[in-house]
Amino acid sequence: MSGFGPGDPFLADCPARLAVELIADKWTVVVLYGLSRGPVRHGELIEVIGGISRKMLTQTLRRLEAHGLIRRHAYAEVPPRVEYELTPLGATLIDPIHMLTEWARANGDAVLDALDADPEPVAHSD
Amino acid sequence: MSGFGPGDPFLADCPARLAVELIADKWTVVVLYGLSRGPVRHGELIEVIGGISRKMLTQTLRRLEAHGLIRRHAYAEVPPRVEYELTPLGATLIDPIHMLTEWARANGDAVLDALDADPEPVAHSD
DNA sequence: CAGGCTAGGTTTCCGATAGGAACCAGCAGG
DNA sequence: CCTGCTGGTTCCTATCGGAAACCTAGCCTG
Repeated sequence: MSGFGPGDPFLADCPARLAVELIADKWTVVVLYGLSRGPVRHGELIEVIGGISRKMLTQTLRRLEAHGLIRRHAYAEVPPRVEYELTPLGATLIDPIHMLTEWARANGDAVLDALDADPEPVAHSD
Repeated sequence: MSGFGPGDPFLADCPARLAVELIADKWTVVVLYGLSRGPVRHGELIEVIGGISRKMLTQTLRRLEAHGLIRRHAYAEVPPRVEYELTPLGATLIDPIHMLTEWARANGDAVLDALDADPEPVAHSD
């Protein structure tokens, strides 16, 4: 019995599935985590998140803004200053996100161990 | 104060970051959710997960297997039968995953509402 | 006043990836 | 002999990701 009824984040047409796909993204989780402590500037995110390009950061922030998870504050100063912060809706995500990051902190090494314990390069020839 | 020290899933070189990127993927979350109730066959996953192709499913399953989160059982029958199940390590993920899916179930509509409430097509001309 | 600096963002280009469709293996049944 | 079932792979293309260069707009320096 599979028993996954409608409303489960499985059926492609339900909003929950779209929401999962919104956040289940390489950068989304990390960016939201970065905003979980309060307003952060664009440049700060670039620094603290190692490896993200300006393009992807902007793109990710725009997507989150469009979905109502974060808010953008552009100050009319020179040089420009732009801060991002979680909306109340976005704030409801920090618990799930923190569970993920805690899991990663606790099990990251185990995952890496498994990786080089099974370096069998996909030989499922059965 | 940013205060994100090393060990946070931010610095690109730490295992936690790799672990986050492993699961923060469009299909990974959904597939793991599908396995959270016990062994499931390849074909069942295809059905219950709307929209995934066989290729992406196989690819995702192989990656999870290589990282020690799931185990593969191929029965030498005809027609072939292959079941996937969570390893103990993978089982530690179901709590975080369920928090995500619960969040999605609860807030999916709010996210969609925000989307068509702000159809401003990125006019940040400042 | 020319030129540099700042910070956020966009554009361009190219390699990597996702994803659908078609194909394959291997045996049972009509 | 031909078809179907199931898991998987190959081929091909549309899309995406990432690096680097460029842009805006004012202030600061020489």
